Amino acid sequence: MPNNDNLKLENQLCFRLYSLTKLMNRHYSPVLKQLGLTYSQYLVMLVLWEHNNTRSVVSVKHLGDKLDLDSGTLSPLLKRLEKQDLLSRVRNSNDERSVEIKLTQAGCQLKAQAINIPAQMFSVTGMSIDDLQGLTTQLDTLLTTMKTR
Amino acid sequence: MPNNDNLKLENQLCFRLYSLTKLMNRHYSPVLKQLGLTYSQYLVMLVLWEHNNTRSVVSVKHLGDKLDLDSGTLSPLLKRLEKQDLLSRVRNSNDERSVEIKLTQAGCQLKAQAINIPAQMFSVTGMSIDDLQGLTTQLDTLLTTMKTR
DNA sequence: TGAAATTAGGTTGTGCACAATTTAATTTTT
DNA sequence: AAAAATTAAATTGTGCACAACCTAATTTCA
Repeated sequence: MPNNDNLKLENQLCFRLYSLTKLMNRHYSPVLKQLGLTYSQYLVMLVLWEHNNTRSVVSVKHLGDKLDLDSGTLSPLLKRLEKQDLLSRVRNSNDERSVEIKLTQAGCQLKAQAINIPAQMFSVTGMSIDDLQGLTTQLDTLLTTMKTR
Repeated sequence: MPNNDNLKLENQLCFRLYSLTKLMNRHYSPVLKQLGLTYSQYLVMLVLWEHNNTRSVVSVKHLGDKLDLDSGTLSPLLKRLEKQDLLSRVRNSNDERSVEIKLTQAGCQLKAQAINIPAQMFSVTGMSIDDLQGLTTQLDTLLTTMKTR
């Protein structure tokens, strides 16, 4: 039988995730503002920084796969980062459909300024390493399940 | 000492929350589309439905407090719902600064169509009631901590 | 009481997120 | 090889989310 209480805001997992994501963003924003980045731009930079140098190249497609974002989101975002001279966008000569993203010197160097952000944000959670690990595992399970339904 | 791995996407709690929230939204969207609602509009309707009748009244302020949204988000959102004839916006005659939101008949009746959504979404998570309860508790703790820092 | 501070809501501008569509390049199939 | 299908990006349009700012109403208090 349908239960009326199910529709209460307090009983919704999704509302907690929604609220937490907004709250997380509010903690990141002032910190990232010092680097001139938004949270989404920071995520893109994280992927690029994993390749760690100005020679490596990552396609827009790869970024979209990693971050689960489509070109409608990434195209304008990458143009903004290009305008800030953090990266360049060059069409792949082997496959003209693909656009390759490469960090500039400035984009590469920005990593040094971001190095302490994860620890700083972790401290905001007030969690222990073990609790964090536990929560991470649960969220990964949930992500996997929800991706396949 | 700063650890390079901290900047890896896979090690970030925030990225999991961010991804889960988007994924959650993608599961809600097609279901809510049948009611003509977005997820944010659904949240507003949840609050209004808790008051459960066309006589009760909820201020924009109260909605903002409940959902942690400011007038820059709520004002246009409420206008869209008003245009759909789900609610009305009337300035409070006792305090002209305040705007009171009241469900219309249609807005009230829409609740019946939403009654099964929570159970439907719960099934998408693939979780047990106990796991859900456990996760909910952890997220509430995290929300409380992060709100006070 | 009258000035100052606070409060509620609205407006404007920026940046996602994503659906839907378009274009061009590449791959597959016949 | 030509037609059909697929793929990668870009573009357009809608709807948040929020900062910054504005207006008007109310409250506080000197």
